[in-house]
Amino acid sequence: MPAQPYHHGDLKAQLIREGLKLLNAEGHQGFSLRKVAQACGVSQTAPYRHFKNKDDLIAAITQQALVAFRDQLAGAIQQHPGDPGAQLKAMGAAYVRFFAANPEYLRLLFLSDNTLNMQFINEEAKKQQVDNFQFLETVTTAYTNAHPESSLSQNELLIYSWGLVHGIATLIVTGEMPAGDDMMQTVDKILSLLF
Amino acid sequence: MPAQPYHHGDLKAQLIREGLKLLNAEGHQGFSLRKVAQACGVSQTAPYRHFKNKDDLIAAITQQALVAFRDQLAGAIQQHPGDPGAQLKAMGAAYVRFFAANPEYLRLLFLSDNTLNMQFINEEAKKQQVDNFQFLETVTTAYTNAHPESSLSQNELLIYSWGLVHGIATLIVTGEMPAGDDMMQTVDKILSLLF
DNA sequence: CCTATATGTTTACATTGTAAACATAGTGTA
DNA sequence: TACACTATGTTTACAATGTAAACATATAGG
Repeated sequence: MPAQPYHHGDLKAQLIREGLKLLNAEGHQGFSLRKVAQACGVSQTAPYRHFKNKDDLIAAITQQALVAFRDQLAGAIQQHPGDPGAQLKAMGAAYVRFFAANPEYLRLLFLSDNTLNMQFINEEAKKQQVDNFQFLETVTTAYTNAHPESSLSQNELLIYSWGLVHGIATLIVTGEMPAGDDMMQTVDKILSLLF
Repeated sequence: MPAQPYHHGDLKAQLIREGLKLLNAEGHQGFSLRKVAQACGVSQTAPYRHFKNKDDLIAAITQQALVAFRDQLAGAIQQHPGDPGAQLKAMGAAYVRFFAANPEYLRLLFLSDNTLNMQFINEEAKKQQVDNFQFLETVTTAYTNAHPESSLSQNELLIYSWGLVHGIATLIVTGEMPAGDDMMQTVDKILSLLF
């Protein structure tokens, strides 16, 4: 089972790369299978040998985003073993920074008509999504156990912390909030006060 | 200048109504000018007498959403004159409830490729957007003045409160968080603890 | 009444998604 | 080695869509 197939060499991977490029360049509006194919130098229907349809290609790009995002969150958690407060803060900071640096990833993971694309997401990608959610569940549970005096339950804390960083990230990506260093420091400060 | 023009009677308004219906029914994917025209019982190109193009129609629908949203926020503020803490809380609750009840409105205002559609948004709609932001600025400023002991500046409070409710609303609309009464009570509780 | 203009239709064409038929190049097997 | 199978890519075709252009018509206002 060779990784580099016959004719083109590595069309499947290149389709994903060029597809992400095109999404970043032109957004969902300007995205088309034919443009991606042309960017790869193949015929218009060549992508159908590797993906069922357009949404299937987008789902593959989405999976790349999921992997990168999960690694980012996992890295933040590992930096503060045994300290759920620091983990929550680091996760939140990583969350905002990751999507501020990769706006198209946030669109892919959360903002697109992804109920449609998600149908084509494969099992491995679904697992990564579950991973991401369980990171948050684990850390908020640990935090709640370590802070029995808190007025928020574990579930409330989860909604609170996720909502906060997700909202800021989304508002940055959609241009409602600025994205610079000042914003990142503000995020750090807010998270420091909370956890 | 009659409100009900010649042939059809009221095509422009009906296009907007049917357009919103179609967006709710099929999302951005399934939305097409021709379907909207058909739903109104007119020819495929009739919409071009009232809108420059597809994005222009979507912008008109977006404006409806902006008006409804602004009214919602204004209502929340008016219920608690002179009490910026209660105003912030009421605004936050209204924010989440409004978009939970009208998911397509959140997509229109914040999630779509709206950098494109916004180009067609008319001046009045832009003013409504500015209104919405100024509501938040005014209330957070009043709150900061009333609570000089707060560790957050006005700008930090704005980011904090907006981010929080926007994130929760977005996660509800995209299906990452449930939407029921329990969630609304959790939102109320979190906001009560904060302001 | 009559003409200008607002409104609607018909026709046409480019772009896109995608199915079907065809072509070809590696792979494994007799 | 020769041959057939299958993975990969191309050509062709068609339906849906956005939208421009030419045409038709109904209403308003002089």
